[in-house]
Amino acid sequence: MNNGSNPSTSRNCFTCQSRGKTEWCVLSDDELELVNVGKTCREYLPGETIFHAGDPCGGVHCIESGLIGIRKMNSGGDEILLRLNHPGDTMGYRSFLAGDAHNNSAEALEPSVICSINESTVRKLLSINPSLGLRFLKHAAMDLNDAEERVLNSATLPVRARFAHLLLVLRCRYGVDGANGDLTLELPLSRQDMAAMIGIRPESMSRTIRSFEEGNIAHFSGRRVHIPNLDELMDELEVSDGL
Amino acid sequence: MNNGSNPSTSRNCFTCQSRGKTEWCVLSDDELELVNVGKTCREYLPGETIFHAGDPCGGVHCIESGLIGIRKMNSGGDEILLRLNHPGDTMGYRSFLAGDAHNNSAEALEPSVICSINESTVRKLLSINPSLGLRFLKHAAMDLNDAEERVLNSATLPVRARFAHLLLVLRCRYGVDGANGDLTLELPLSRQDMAAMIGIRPESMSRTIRSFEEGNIAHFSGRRVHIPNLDELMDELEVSDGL
DNA sequence: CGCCAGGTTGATTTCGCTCAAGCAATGTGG
DNA sequence: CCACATTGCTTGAGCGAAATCAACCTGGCG
Repeated sequence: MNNGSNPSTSRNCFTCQSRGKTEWCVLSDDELELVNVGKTCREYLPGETIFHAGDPCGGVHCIESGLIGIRKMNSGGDEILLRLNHPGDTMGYRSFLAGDAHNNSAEALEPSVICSINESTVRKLLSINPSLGLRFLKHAAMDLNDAEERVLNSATLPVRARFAHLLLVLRCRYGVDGANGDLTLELPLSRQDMAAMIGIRPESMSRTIRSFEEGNIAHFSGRRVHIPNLDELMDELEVSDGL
Repeated sequence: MNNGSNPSTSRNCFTCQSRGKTEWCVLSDDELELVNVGKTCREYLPGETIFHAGDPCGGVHCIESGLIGIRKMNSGGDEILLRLNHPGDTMGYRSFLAGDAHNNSAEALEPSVICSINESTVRKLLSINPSLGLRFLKHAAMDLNDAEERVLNSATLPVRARFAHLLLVLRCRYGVDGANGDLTLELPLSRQDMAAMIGIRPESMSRTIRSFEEGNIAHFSGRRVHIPNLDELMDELEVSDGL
């Protein structure tokens, strides 16, 4: 279980490649040194859990590298994938600030290095550098936008549109635009996880993929996707409504 | 259109009955005076719009009294009701902080008095009193929790469970618990708006209500609801799954 | 009075789920 | 190295919940 662990000393915030992208970039050198000594780091293999829903929230977690999926489960055991978190993202700040236990669980989807910053360090930083709080506020505002968008989409859009939407979101980070309006992307997710992202069953995911193949909208081979005409994918976004 | 407007001078933050419940309660008297002079107030009648999605966001809006519905529409014209906002709630802070136009629209559901605080005043306050930002952060964190919960629920729960959930949420503010585990509530929403809250069509709302009537779970007459046995309503929350 | 918006009801359709089976790739233990 | 389980994915058949389409009813209001 602990085979992936790594001594904390091997990671340094000052040389962290993700530093520029984090909320922590507003910190002075002195403040960053606080983070540096107050953190512990660990590597997680795909499938390993960083925290579970219900776990006490003893600080925040910063992703140095890898890919993390944030999952949420209801009382019936159904699970969805709320979002993906990438290097530079800080996880668990919301539960931390609310003083709650974790509401969601976080699982490594790729080999990942996570730095955990303990509670007292974060509290101290928030009090001495107010702009850190504002950065988190901005981040929360963006997450909230996303979440509201998804409430709307999952309530009003059919599966095809939601899937097209997902592909277009993944495009930003995992897509390579071709010369003639085509697009290639290398999915970071399994089929089941894509299904969990748009709130459907794996079987429905399969069928939707097949339907996209048959409509010549996208071609899937393993985790590689080729979209011959981006416009046609865009057409799937809106439910055709004769207005 | 302007028949509900009221001179700004008639409203005073220091005597505002909602003051204790707002994010602004962390302000000193001097700071509150800034709000007092930097705000304009107006009364809105039911159906009137405070702001539309896409409108430039020139500050934040604080509810002194009444009830506001936050709506979001997709490109196909389908609309959902994201949440209700009550006296003391501040609206539009998210778009304000992100520097975006409004993402959602806000509509009065009851006669309401809204105080609008202009951009420069809010910026000044955020810079001189960091705890104001933290209050907003906490609020955003709670909204985010709600939104994520709703993503999960609308993806995994059937309509009956979502409606039961809605009734239980409304219970906090509009319900009166009876002596024998029963409950009476006075809905603040029309049927259509309840439908919009759980992302279904009005027809489905009607049928769900009738089904609750037939199952003796709740009795509806106009906007008054009587729930004879709260436990039976609770049973609807979870999808019965033989685990 | 006639109009209209909100609400209810019925008939029908459709989309996505459930249940079940099968298949390919991978791993494991004898 | 083979026999066997496991896991992720796909496919098919049938079902059921909610949407759609259409009609109608009600109360409020010009």
